[in-house]
Amino acid sequence: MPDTFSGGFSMGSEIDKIFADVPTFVSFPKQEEETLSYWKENDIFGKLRAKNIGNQRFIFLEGPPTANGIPHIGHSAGRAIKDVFLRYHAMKGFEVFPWKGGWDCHGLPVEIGVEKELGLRSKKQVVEFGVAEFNNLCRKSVMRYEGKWKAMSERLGFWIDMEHPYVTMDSDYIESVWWSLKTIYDKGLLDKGHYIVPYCPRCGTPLSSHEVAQGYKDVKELSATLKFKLSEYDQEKLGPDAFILAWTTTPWTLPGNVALAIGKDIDYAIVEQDGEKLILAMDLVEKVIEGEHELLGIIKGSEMVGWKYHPLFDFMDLSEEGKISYQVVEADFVTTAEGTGVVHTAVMYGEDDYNLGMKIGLPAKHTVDMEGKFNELVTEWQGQFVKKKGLDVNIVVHLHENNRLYKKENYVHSYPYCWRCDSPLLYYGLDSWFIRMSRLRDIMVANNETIEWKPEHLKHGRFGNFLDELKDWALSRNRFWGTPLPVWRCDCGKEICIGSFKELDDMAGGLPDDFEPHRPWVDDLLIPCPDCNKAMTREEYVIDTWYDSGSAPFAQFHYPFENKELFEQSYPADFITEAIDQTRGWFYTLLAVNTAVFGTPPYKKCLTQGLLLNNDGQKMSKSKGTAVDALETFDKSGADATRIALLSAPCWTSQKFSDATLKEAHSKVMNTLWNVYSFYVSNANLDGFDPRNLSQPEHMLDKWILSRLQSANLVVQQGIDDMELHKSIRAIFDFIDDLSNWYVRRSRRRFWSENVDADKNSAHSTLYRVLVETSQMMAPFTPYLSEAMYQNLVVGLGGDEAKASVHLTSYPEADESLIDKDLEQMMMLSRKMSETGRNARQTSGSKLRQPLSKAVIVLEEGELDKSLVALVQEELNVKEIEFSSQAPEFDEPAVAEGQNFKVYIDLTLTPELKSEGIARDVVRRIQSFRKDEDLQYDQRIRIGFDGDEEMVNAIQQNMNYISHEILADEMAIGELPDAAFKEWKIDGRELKVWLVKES
RNA sequence: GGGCCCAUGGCUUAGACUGGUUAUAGCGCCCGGCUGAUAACCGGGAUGUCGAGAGUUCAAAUCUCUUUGGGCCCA
Repeated sequence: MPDTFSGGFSMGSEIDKIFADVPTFVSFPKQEEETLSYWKENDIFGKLRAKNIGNQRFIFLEGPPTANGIPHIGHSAGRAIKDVFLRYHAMKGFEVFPWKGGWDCHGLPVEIGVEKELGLRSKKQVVEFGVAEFNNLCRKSVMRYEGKWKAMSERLGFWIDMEHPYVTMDSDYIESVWWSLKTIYDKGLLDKGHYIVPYCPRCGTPLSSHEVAQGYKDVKELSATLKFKLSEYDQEKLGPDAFILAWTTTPWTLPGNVALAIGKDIDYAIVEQDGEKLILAMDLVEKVIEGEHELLGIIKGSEMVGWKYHPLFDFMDLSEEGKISYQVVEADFVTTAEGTGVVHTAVMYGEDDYNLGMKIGLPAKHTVDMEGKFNELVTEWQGQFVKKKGLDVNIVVHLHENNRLYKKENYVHSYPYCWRCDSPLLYYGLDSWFIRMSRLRDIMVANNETIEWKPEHLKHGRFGNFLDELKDWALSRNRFWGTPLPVWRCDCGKEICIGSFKELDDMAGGLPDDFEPHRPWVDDLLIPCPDCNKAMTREEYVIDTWYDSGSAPFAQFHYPFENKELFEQSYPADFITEAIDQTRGWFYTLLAVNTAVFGTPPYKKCLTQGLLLNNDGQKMSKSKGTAVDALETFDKSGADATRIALLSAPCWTSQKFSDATLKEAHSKVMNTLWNVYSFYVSNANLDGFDPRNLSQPEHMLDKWILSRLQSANLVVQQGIDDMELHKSIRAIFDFIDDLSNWYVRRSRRRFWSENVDADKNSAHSTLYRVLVETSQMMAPFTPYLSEAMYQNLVVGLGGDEAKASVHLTSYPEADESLIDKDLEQMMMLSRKMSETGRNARQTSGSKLRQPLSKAVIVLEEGELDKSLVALVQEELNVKEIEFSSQAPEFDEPAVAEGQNFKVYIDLTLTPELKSEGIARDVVRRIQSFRKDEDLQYDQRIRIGFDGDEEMVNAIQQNMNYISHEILADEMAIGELPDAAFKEWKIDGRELKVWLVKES
């Protein structure tokens, strides 16, 4: 494969050529590397940004990835989509703003990575190791793969400022976050309470609902139906040995049991079995009770309220002075949907349980410590992790031995696990800071209404549903590496939320010069209590890292401390796009933070991307080795082809990234366009065509392809505006197909005609315009290919008009005066007629290379324009085409039917036609002979020939035609000295050819 | 258990909102053709109960309901 192309930026060695030579085959990856260097050396991105300053803005907000994970091709997909929108709007003259990247730096993933490296296994060990050093290591490790991200983005052709990104761990960023928290605090929306939260005992911290959502897994666990022995109850009705049945899937919560909740209107059955009386919901008797039993009666839930029972375990008793315990209580959340219609209540380990406990005064004691182990109250299993494998069995066995177990079963349900460290989560009662999002529900819903979602169903579907059931945001994390919660408290109850470093400086009586707002340094700052003058200490929490990224619209500008105007001009964002997993991630936190702070929605349009699957339809995962490496793909197939492959299906569906789509992008777009381009350049160079003097389109084909280009342009732009890039790509596909397989195919001879005439000029001018405009139209999609073409076709010519890069030009607007829909229709019809005619010839066994005398097209009304008729005539290789309303009377007709027409071809062969057919066979053989000999297109030759009589006669009769086609100066019968030689059998006839290059 | 999305030849898919000729196109397969721009291209062919069932209608891939399977999200 020749591979000498230098990116198209040099004029080539021969000075008289207008364009640099373009080889038919090119290594796109290599050429892209050269283009990339050109962009860098000439700071094209910088020039583009400078060009549009002051114009109307297109506000784009980049969702910050964490740089401590390795990027794969799925991440490239998102970036390719962003790049199309940004390059497009820049070409349209918008000032894309702020057009910079961002990094999400804080949070558990970083901490866990560092813990692993250090071999630390718990929070306690981190404290022993030292928080200062630990956080230093976090800071260092978080940007671990920044280089890989930059390399991937750059090679993809993603233009975004990655040298000045916003960084969520920067002090300025943190100060803005503090300001926003204080704003929310002052609105009374941020406060501390005791709540049941999903809690990771390994990480020692609660998780927010959107984090929990990431980690549900289906697991098979032990569920148990328990017998609670009644102590004070209606003895007359039930007699001795009476039990209430209750069911649980979490045996570890049983030591915390302090009440049984029933529904007051539910009917409960009294069942006798083996001499014991069992109580459970009437509706569930069939499902729960096994073996022989007798129904003794029915009792309303309300009659049972106040009954007392023995603690489940004899080694513990959680009763407390002044509190209700071990009693049957009434609750409205009890149903008979599953279990026994009686809910085992452990105050500290369930939201309903906790609320009920607070309402009626149940003892609220932990039986599990912060590391998820049973504490000293649970003597039997003290110190054991509650989700330890087998512990549930031990508990159940113990209950069985004490006649407290009715039955046990395996139960499959989904259970949440920590999305980062994979520990099972516990619902756990904890002091936590919350943002009262539930109070903002209405305004959140209203703000969502203003957002244009793609696909639309997310608005009222997945995202809207989430808002309808909006929960408070558990914001605090009992961790180390994060934005510290800026709240200081005093023993006397005084509480201060700090909203800026200056405020802290004032209150704490001075900050160190190199103030570092992270832990542990910020913890050292004490504030004298304004009420009692004691030292106030900071609440030792950091905040959910998702809050950081949700603050990006203002914190990236260090608002309101700096750039006030800049922020105000840049809010809300016109457009954001990320993958669907951000629905309850960044899309939510952006809306939540900004609604809480400003009351307004932070983005106008939101394009949601689906998952990218690998060739086998599997989710890409680095750890499982199912991820496709981005840089490898670019090296192999080129970034442009990859971009097209990634953009060619609707981006919100989960799509497979396969070699097949990549191959198609390469052969249908890249290669095809490249060859049209190469064809054009070689012909223009041969003819010395100067594109600085373009002529107007004369030929129908020229008018047609210009019309097609404008029509395609409209569709491409509409696709971008509608956030449906696959429709743009499809329009580009179709256009390139028309350009290559019809326009060039049918125009070839016009480019080869020997005289430089008006028609040839029209063809050259048209193809030149089309190629330049196509490179611009495609520039947001295939930035490299477009650049290579534009450099050679325009920049290489010099002159004032030329810009340094296709990306600095204005996006071509469709010239609707060039659109001729009738012509496009007629061209389509002529192609259909050609197809049908070929079909007719084929089914009759007539080779297309054999010229025939006449075809008749029977059409109900109208006929084709003359120049289009000529196209069909050439395609069908007939001497004449006639339009008629009736079928002709041919001796040997070939017939085929189109949609509303019929094509008849006369197959009668005259000796002249036959001889011409042989001549065409000869031309075809000699042309491929030339090709085999690697001759230049314009290399002239001499030919010697021989063969049987019919062959020699045919060649002599068509000598002019043949020698013209094959560029022969001389043709004679007989061998030539020092010649290349070939011979063929053509339909039983012999042909021998000697070929010599003219010097 | 709840919500949303999806199901069309061997594979990937268009069409569905707005019901109406023979259900789109690509990859692959078979036969044939064309070719001095193309790793292409063109013509023909085989492979479809449009996941299943019911309903609305003169007419359903399309609308409605039920159901099966898959994906994602929630609890």
